[in-house]
Amino acid sequence: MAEQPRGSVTLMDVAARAGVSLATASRALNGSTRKVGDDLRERVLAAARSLNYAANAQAQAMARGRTNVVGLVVHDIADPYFSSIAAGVMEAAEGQRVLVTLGSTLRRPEREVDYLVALRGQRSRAVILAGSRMDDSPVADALRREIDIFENDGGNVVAISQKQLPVDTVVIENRLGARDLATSLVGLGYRRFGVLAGPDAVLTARDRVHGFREGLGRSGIDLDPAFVVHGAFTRDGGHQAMSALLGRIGELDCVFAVNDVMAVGAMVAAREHGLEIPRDLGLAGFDDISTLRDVNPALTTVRLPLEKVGASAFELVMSAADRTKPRTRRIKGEVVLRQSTRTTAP
Amino acid sequence: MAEQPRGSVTLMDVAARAGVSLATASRALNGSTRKVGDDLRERVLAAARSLNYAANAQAQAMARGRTNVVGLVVHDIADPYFSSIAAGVMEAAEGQRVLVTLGSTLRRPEREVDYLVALRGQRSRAVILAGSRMDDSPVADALRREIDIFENDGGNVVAISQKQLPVDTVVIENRLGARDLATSLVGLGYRRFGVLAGPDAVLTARDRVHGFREGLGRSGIDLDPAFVVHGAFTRDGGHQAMSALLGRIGELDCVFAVNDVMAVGAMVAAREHGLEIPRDLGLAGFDDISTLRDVNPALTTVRLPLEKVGASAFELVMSAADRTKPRTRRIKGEVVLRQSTRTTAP
DNA sequence: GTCTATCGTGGAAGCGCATTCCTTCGGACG
DNA sequence: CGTCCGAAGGAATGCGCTTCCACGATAGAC
Repeated sequence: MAEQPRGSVTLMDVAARAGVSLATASRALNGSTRKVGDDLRERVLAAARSLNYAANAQAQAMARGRTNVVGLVVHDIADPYFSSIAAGVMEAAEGQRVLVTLGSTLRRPEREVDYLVALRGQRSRAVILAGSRMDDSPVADALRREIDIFENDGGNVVAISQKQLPVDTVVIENRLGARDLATSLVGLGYRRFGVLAGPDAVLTARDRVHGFREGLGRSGIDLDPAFVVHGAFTRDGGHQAMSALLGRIGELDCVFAVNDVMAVGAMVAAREHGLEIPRDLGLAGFDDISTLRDVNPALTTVRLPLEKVGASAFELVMSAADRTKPRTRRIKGEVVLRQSTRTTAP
Repeated sequence: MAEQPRGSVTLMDVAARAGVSLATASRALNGSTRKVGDDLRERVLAAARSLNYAANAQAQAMARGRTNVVGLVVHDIADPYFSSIAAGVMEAAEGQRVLVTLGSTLRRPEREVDYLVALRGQRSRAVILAGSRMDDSPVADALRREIDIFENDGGNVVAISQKQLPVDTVVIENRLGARDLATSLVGLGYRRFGVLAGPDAVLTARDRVHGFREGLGRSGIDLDPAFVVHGAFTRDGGHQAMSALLGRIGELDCVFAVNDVMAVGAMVAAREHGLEIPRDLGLAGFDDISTLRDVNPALTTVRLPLEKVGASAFELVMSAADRTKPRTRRIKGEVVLRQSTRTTAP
């Protein structure tokens, strides 16, 4: 039966056991342009199996000059937004003989550059950069520079939701989604809006605010800047931003939080303040995070097919890129009206 | 300034530019036992910088005979349980010059074996296996066998929450936690319990049911098997299981779902059925998933420090293992009483 | 019958690096 | 002033694999 050699089994061991040359063993195991006689191939495969041979991927990478590693860099893998994207990437990678290396920057943009360097060291064939870029210039410049180098080394780079990078991009239509949401909310009869915006430096957050304002504008409604409160892109950020708004809540009939996580924080803050949603106030989020679908009242939001975003990014990154003109894949959100907004005009 | 060479820069390029030998360049960049004169070192570092040199990790791995890759295999990265663990791992890995390769098995145990083989091919120095083992024998045997081979190759393996594997393990005290929860619930005055159990093959689920039954037993309460309903370990599984129980819900005053996700599904099912929680029925979960903390009413549950679980696993896997006797790190949960159970006896 | 394609196989080079073994040089000591 | 020793630099080897090239054999063309 299978033996248990100490240390790794090499191709030489397999070749020796099969009584063939290194070249033949290699060809038999990995198939190549050259054919190998059936008998020899069988012998090699049998030898490999009985020795539990697993080709040294490092050595293969060296010899071939390319790897089967793809990097995925997210802000925070614990955030359902990113973990959903990651799931999409993993699913798309399935069966492609590709290994995904994960980077989690904990929202520190400079870590992104570090990961890019590390992945270049790994000679990753591609990298997916998920997460909205902060427009912090020095870091952004460093990132752009490192992306350049990475691409020069022959790697593909795909960004998710950040049009300002000169690479293939999966664009999430934040602006459009927010605009549609605004239109829908106005359609429900809401008129006086507050917005819980994320950090101003996060482009995704900014786009959603812009889109929302645009949508309102089309209906002839002005968004009073005094009712736009910034906060962290998190549950607690939403809670705090909502709390800040609570003093003048009487002047509002609906609040839009730029993502679901913030919306949930806001919902709690509202409840703590004795407000009942949607009776006293409408509330809407963005993303349609599945884990959050069962909060009560259910959140009106914009559904984003995040797994599809991840899958698209993966496909993009695995297909040959034409550096001269970055490709773009647009992914739209869809307004989902639920109980956190009333269903008819009052 | 920095130039942009086409293709990868090699150590030879750096050495040439610095006017030193390969050996010196290597020693200057990676520091070794041998010293390098200050002037030469400076020259080498400058050359590396100006060429944007990033050492080829594959080549280093070959030459050194070891890599800095660690594998993390989870059931489903989109599941907050696993993404929290992953976050813990990533955080612990931070600054350790280690790259984490992610595997997501989509709950197909045989994929776990595949990942293990792939990671062995990468010569990963270690692998973390997160997720409860199904006790599906043929697959379990294959896994055990592959783990053996992996360890024979010199890799460390750490399992999370599955005592039955002969490797270092981070044990989550599911049984104990469930027991404590049962005790607490009885303390609140509940007497007639139903359980939404997960798939019987998932050990984590099974342990929690056992523990819960034990806890009840200590209070002299019997858990009627008729009130233990099995379902998928998901939100929908919880919804279905709860629905199945609804027919005889009058005989119950509290339901324990073996994880939070199921509990949330159950909550929705109960609500749909016109039940108000906790007035008509108490409900408790397990895990204390942070994304789920704001459901209404807030879930009584057992808090698990999942990030710490991930971090512990990483520490374990990075420290030398003594194969003769697997180490164990136990992590306890803590009962958290919230609004989904009433606060006093009726 | 010889001469040229074709195919299966083996030999060997080389991927980029760490590291061992030599060589050289300078200084300290007798 | 000669010898010895340590320290610093360089040449060369090998990690495990792919692949180019060479070679012998077989088959087809003339």
